Amino acid sequence: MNERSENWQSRVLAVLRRRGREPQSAYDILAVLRQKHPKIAPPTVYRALAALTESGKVHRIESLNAFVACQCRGHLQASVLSVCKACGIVEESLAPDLLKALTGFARENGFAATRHVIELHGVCAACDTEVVGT
Amino acid sequence: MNERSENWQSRVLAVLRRRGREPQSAYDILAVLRQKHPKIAPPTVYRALAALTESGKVHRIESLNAFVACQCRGHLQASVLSVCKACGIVEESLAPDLLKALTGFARENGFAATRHVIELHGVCAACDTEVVGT
DNA sequence: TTTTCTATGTTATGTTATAACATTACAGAC
DNA sequence: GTCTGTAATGTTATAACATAACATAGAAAA
Repeated sequence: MNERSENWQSRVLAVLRRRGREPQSAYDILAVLRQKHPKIAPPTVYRALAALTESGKVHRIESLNAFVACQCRGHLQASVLSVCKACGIVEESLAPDLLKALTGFARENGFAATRHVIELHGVCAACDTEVVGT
Repeated sequence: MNERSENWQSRVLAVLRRRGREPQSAYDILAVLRQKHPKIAPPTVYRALAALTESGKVHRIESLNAFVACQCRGHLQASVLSVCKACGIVEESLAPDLLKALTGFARENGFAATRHVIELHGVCAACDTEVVGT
């Protein structure tokens, strides 16, 4: 018996959505899925993640080797991912102007960009006020 | 006997400089160093890389899990790293205005950025003309 | 001299990711 | 119906990347 009829993409997406903005590694997801599907192997998860990333429903955070569900249910435009080093949460924001500026900047050097990785590490609003309030 | 008097940072840096703008993984570097120092282990390389990255002499490319020597011999400002998917070469460019804009943008959402990861994937000038010329 | 500090050595293992090939389910041709 | 092509998934194994934890050695401070 195999789980052919199951849709791994939607299962993986569901796991990520449940976790909200807290990034999950592929193996975190694997562990969750194994509760119900003990035999699932890494490639299955990676394949689902690749497809979801491709379609913009999930973002990969390169500097964490982890994944978050897109907060706005999927878009193909690159977003700015802000990682709070206090709480670990990832904030996703669209900045089309910045993106354009960045692409244009590269273009000046003759570089034709097709994929943008923009990740910030710092402290989010919530954690910042917490510290200030202390 | 150990290599106490040797400076691993400078050895690692030398390897990266020899490779120019072609990114090297930590294990690539390890392999090179092992030609002369067969007993060197991964932590040694990673420690050197951490220090070099810290001081801006080397940049880590998060989306490749690889490293390049800084083309301008070290700076602490974040740079834009453009990765050519045809030839693999990484172009490094400083864009203080963009950096400021990005930081300001995040600031509007209450996010205080302390580290910037900006990586572009695409085709460099050289490879682009090659294709066009073909 | 003894202590203390830091870089490095060493071992082992943890974590992330993919290659390579087998199998299955389904669609369409015949 | 069964054959055949295909794309998704299963399965095994391993590659590739990274660090924890503790040992040791040498330099500098006390």
